[in-house]
Amino acid sequence: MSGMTIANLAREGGVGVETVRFYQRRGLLQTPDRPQGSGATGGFRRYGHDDVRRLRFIRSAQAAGFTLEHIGELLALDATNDRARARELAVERLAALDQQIADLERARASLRHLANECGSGGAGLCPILTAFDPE
Amino acid sequence: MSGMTIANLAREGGVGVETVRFYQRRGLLQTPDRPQGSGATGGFRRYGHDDVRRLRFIRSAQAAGFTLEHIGELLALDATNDRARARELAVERLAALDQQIADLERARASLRHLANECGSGGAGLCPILTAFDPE
DNA sequence: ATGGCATCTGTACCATAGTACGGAGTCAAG
DNA sequence: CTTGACTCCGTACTATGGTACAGATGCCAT
Repeated sequence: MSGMTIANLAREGGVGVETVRFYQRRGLLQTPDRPQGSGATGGFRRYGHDDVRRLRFIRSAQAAGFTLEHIGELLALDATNDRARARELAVERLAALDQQIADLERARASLRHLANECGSGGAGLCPILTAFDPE
Repeated sequence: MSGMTIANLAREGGVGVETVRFYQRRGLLQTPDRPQGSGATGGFRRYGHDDVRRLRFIRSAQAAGFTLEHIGELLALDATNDRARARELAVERLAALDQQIADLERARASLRHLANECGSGGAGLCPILTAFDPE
């Protein structure tokens, strides 16, 4: 029998089986038909490399800060070839990403300062509450 | 009467009244006693600049990726002066932050690429599904 | 002294992204 | 041909960080 079981798919995508099912319920991954085998209700569903690609895309897009809703839209767009909308989503997220990176970098500077101040020595300051105050 | 009402505090902190109350329930902000005025149950609580500082700290620390739970710990530490633990939390978060910034920057590169490919022109590629694939 | 807004308390609900579980069915190795 | 692991399906529960009431009370201006 060709193709993987859901557990294989999950492993390839670095997620749990329940998460794959969750994505299926959300419409992010298709749910292939159960092959008609011996039993009354059908056998186990089989998945292919395409499903792995989609699953990996979902994980990467999440890392880029897309919500599952937007990811669903992107996956749909991939089929329809609506490049304008795809570009729009990408540019939108890009702006948010730049903002977020800037925020995190500011936070990082503050934290580095805090970690230094609170360094092992006993005497100096350790100004937690003002750690994020503008200098 | 000195001090602000909860609505003032919320405005100073850039959050809603309900959020302030939520932070109080979580123990992140104190809940001052109701002043004994005329009525049977007491008047309106009053807040000071210290509360504003704490509230702003909470928002900044959130932007730095701390959970409310860790923020609670930091606020507690500020009182006890346990610099070792404060430093530990800061350093931990710093590492996570560096990781996260790196992730976001990789995502940004991918998205910039995607936005370019899907640019207004009609002919080229617009490879959504492979946008995050390693080159 | 009364109308209108704000506050207080408690509880309920929301979105996002999963995670767990029970009970039935199926597959494959021994 | 049984046993054990895996699958399927539906539903329920979790964590995080809020947000929204309802009903009673309080404050202040007119």
